[in-house]
Amino acid sequence: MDWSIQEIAKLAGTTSRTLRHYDDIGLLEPSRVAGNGYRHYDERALVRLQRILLLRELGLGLPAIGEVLEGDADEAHALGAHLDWLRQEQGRLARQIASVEKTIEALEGGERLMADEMFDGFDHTRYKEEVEERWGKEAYASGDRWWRGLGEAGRREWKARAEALGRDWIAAAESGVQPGGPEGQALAKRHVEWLTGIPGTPAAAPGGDVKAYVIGLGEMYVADPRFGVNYGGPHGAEFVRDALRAYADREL
Amino acid sequence: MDWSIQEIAKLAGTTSRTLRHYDDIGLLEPSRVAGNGYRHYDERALVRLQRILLLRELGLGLPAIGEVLEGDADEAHALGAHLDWLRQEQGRLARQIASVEKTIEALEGGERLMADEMFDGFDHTRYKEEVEERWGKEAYASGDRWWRGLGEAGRREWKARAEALGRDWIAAAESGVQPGGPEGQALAKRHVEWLTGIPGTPAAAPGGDVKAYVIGLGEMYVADPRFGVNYGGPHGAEFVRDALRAYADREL
DNA sequence: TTTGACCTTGACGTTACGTCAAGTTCTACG
DNA sequence: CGTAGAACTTGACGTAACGTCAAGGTCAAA
Repeated sequence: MDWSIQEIAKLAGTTSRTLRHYDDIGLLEPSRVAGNGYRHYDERALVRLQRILLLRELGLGLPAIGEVLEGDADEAHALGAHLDWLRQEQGRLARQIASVEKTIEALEGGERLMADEMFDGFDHTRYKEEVEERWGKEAYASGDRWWRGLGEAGRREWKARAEALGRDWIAAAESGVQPGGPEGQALAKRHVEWLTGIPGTPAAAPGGDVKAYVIGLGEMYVADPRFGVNYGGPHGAEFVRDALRAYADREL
Repeated sequence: MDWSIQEIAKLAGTTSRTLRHYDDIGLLEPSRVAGNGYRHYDERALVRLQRILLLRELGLGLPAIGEVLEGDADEAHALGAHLDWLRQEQGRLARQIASVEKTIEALEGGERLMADEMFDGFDHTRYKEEVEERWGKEAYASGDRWWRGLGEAGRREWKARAEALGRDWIAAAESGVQPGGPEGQALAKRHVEWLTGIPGTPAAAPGGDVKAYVIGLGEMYVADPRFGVNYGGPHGAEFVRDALRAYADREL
């Protein structure tokens, strides 16, 4: 078999430009170059190309792919190293998302970024930390007393409500409706009302930042797999997050 | 005040090269250029630079930053759009991580990717589709797929591990031992190991930001009553938080 | 022989600068 | 006053992996 550059590109699902590039950098040379300069490829080249594209889809860089294919590097080892990098990137993104959300909240709260008066000697990283500390510290003051005060029956009932909510969330997520639609919003309302009954949470604080708290909760549901389990898997958690965010934006 | 390019670079925590670049693209011009061509900056320029660097830290591109600073774009809106993109990226990374993990598992199970022998003789296009089915992005297109990919048994086992952990946490919290003691620390270790097996969570990053993530998780357990229920009430959540913090401080 | 499809080799653009390179200017010191 | 060294300047290349023209050669069918 002997394919032209376009033929093999179509076979492998890529472009001829990519193949020329791989030739340029020595990653994949044509099996034969005709007198007129045309590139031709055979089955061996196709197999190699398939492996290249597979590894590339996994996010490996072309030099790394080259090493693997030349046998200089162990495939599993290369992928493992790549995995570390992917995870680091994910962590970085998660932190950026948190920062951006907090910044947007601050902006919506009327604060301006970097007011001109505070410029000299002002350190942004401290600003970030300040915002971050607001979560954990205030969150919990008298919750334990409230919980004990519920009594055995009260605790059971509260748990039952939580479970009912969870079931309804799962049903809604699986039914394919939109988080922003009436079903999702009704659930979000129930969810917030349920939360608001608890002293010690920011949601219950009079004048507290309910909106920010609710939105933050949604992010938590997605970030932590423990929630995903309760909401029927990652998709369920995303549904809850989106519904809560829509509700917070509209009603809070 | 009138700073040289190096002085203002140090003040803002960047480099003179960056400042020249911002000048080149018109993002930040010096307040004054002396007869000898030297750039000089005043307070207004410093404030603008601070805002540029802040927005840049949030991941905005320089053109977008320019629009925000010129008033052509709303700050919150720009950040909101950026947030969407960050979330997409996170999803993409999560899927890649899942794919790479699956691939490594397959490799360790003795399967070779695209073994050369299996190719000769039959239709390559069919072969390619098969490969894509097995390893391609479609196979694990979302975090949801990961969940479903566990299978019924896998999901049950997963839940069982979560519940067992919860029971042991409750028992430990009620027994009155210290979160920093051996029982608490052993549980924290189990907890982290359990989390580390989950693709898509920052906790899965080895050596990266595991520590910050684990500590953050602990705060979440306390902040959200939904967790409190699973851990036997607010006191249980506090116990988990303290144990995780101690563990993170010591071991991570 | 013409036409149109396919092929070739450059070369620039993409992001946000880092990193030389070569030349000019300022400051301090003997 | 001469000079060394620090600071400044303007280019210009490199980065990852090609996409996208541009200009021109080749081939098969009509």
